[in-house]
Parts: sequence; C-alpha cells; structure tokens
Amino acid sequence: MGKDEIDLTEKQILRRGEILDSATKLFLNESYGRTTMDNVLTLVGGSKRTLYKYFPNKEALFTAIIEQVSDRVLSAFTPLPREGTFREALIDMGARYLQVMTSAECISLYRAMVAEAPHFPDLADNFLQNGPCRASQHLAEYLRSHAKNNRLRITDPDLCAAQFMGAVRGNVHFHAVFNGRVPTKKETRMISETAVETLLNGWRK
Amino acid sequence: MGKDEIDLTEKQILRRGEILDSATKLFLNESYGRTTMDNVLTLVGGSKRTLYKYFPNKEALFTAIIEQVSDRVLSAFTPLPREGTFREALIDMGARYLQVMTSAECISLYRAMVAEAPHFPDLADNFLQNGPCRASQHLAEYLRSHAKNNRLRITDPDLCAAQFMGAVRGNVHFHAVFNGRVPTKKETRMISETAVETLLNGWRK
DNA sequence: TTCATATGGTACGATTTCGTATCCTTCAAC
DNA sequence: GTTGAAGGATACGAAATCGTACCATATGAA
Repeated sequence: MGKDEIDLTEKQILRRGEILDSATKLFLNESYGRTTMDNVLTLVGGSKRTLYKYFPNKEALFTAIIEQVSDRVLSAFTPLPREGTFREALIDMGARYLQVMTSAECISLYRAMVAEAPHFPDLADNFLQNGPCRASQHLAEYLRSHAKNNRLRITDPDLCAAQFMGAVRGNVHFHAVFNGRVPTKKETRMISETAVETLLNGWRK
Repeated sequence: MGKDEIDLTEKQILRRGEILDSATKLFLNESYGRTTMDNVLTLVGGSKRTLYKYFPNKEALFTAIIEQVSDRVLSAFTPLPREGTFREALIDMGARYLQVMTSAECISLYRAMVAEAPHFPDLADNFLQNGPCRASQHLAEYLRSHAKNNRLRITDPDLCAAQFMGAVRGNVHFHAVFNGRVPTKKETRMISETAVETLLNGWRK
C-alpha cells in the first residue's frame, strides 16, 4: 500500500508537483512510448536521483500523471445546479459535454488512454467511468426526474442519455481526435441545440 | 514514385503478403511502439534481408499494414442496395455501422490510428474520411433523397446523419475501446432500433 | 559548528532495437 | 550441370533507454 510516502516535506511536495506537471506536458503531447525519462529530466531539470525517488519507474510516473489529469479534466463532468427551462438545461449539458470532450487536454488524455488501455486497464476503466459514463449518468438522472413533467416517453433513461450524448458528439469528436479540428464555443452550442431539438421532439409522446 | 517495385514474381507477391498479414497481427494487437521488427521476424519466419527488402523500414511496414486493413475494414461502409421500408433501411444502416465500428478488427485499427494520428496524419485522415465520415455521408445522401417522401424536417442532412450515427454509437463504442465490451448482433440491432425510433420521430414535422 | 539528509550532475551497465552486412543454401532458368 | 538471383540465419554497429551507482554540494537541524 502506501509504502513510506507518509512523510514529505512541504518543499518535497512542491518539487514532486513540479516534476509531475512538467512530465505531464511531455507524456500528453508525445505518447508514452515516445517520452523518455531523460527527456522528462531535461525539461524539469534536476537529477535522476530525485526523479526516481518520487516515481520509482516510468509506469508509476505515467500512472500518477493520468490520475491527476483525469481528476482535473473529468471534474468538469460534475453536475451543475440546473436553471432555466428543461430544454435550456439539456442544451447546456450537451454543450458543456462537447466542450469538455473536445478540449485540448481531454483529447490528449483520450489519446493516451486509447493507446494504453490494454496496458493500463485500470486507468482506462477509470477514464471511461468518470468521464463519458458519468456525464451521461447525470443526464439520465435528470431525464428520470423530469420526464413525466415534460410528457416524455422515456423507458430507458440511461440509453436515452447515452444516445443524446452520442448525437451531440456526432463526428465532431472524431474530427478533434484525428484532425485536430475542434469546434468553437458557438459551434458546440449550435450542435447541442440541434440535437436537443431533434431528440426532445423524438421523445415526445 | 513507385521506385522499382514494378517487377515482382508471383511468389514474391505471396511472400510479401504473408509478411504483411503476420505483421498485421502484431501491430494491431500490440502498439506500434511495442512491436519490434525482430518480433515480426520470429512470427513470420525468414530473414531480415527479405523483410527489409519488401518494407524498407518500420514506418513503411506500418503504413502498408494500416492501408491494407483500412481498405478491408472500411469497405464495409460502402452503401448497400436498400430494400424494405424507410425505417427498416435506417435500422439496417445503423446496425451495420455499429457492428463494423465495434468489430475486433476495427477497434484495433481505431486504437492504432488514435495513438499514431500525430505521427501518421495522412493515415489518420484517410481513416476518418473513409470510415465514420463516409458512412454518415451515405446516410446523409439517403436522407436527402427520402426526406420529402417521408415528410421529414431535415434542413442539414449531413448534420442529421452524423447525429444519428452518434446516437447509435452512444457509449457502446467507448465501452468497446476501453473495456473490450462489444455488443452482440442482437444488441446492435436493438440499439439501432431505439435510435431510429427516437430520431425518426424527432425529424417528423 | 557538525552532521545527516536531500539533491544535482553524471557516469555507467544492461538491455533493446533498428537497420546493415556477411555467409551460405536453395531454386529456377538456360 | 552451370550460373545467378533470391532467401535464410545470424552477426554486427550504432544509438537509445531504463534504472542504478557514485561523488560533490547545499540545506536544515542539533
């Protein structure tokens, strides 16, 4: 478990954080395989001794990086207090979802996770659960509690939520991943609006 | 362009194909970085001389592999002669799309392309265009020609098609990529059916 | 001041890996 | 049969890379 990392000076925590942040840039811009420990070192400065003190090997460093970035990026998928009409809430959720999913940091994270999923299955599963799945679960919960009031015929909220998120993604996420073409904030909103228009109408009784 | 690969014996073509097929398994099961030329060699047998004769370096071998696999896998996205009702045609297209996208070979290809997109942008673009984009373009064409007859309010067929494909994918594709959980043929059909149910209803005037 | 600990700088060993070169066999054409 | 090209087995060079070892310095506490 937590070997002996219990006692870390304030300074050491900072140093560890510096290393982690610098290494993050490398591991997310290049791939795991193309990033070398020496490469990390020349960017962060310092000696191998300290690097290997805080992160016993390359895999541990990568794991720490992914966990930190996942926490930071995917925290955007926490539910916000909803205001406005039902339709506006859906539009917001869709736009926010797409905005996060196509952000540069999330695309880099996604790339790393897809590439390394077979070798870091726990990290991949965490990304899936705390990322896309959690986002659509929140939407499902929202649908569950608002379906009746809005006279919607939703038998399977989870499936409907996933389909909505998928409709919002469309091919936009693919373009971001393969082409680096990310939508502007206005575009994401427009995309979400059209998706809501169609699906909301489709769910009507 | 085509240096001097003009004259290849029947036998040589076969040999080249054998190498290509064996190497494909390695490059798609493991990643580009984790696959070594020696590893290819021990699987395919033979000598380095022949390997490097047909493929001058690792990148060339990888490129040839991806091109071949892309051709084979993405050819499933060619349009089929439609029969049955409009609704049934949509269900078929959705189910077929999801079936291909979550097939083991396509997932492996997807993983490789996502991982290597920054280093092989042409291959990535080819995958995007001949894969997901082509599939939704066919659907868009179909929508364009059948929207009026079915009294659908579709102002942007391309966007609608992409949204439909996205809705069909839902989170299923993510699960396949990160968890290896692929849907059965029955499940894909059911998923497509519910998507068609909702979107078709949503497009109605 | 003194001493232990953390850190920087760097050398190093072991291993891997790409691609080339070498030597010998096989096989097909003439 | 002879000959020449293709192919197999393998050695090899060069470079990269992971992780360790060693020594000097700085820092902070007793």
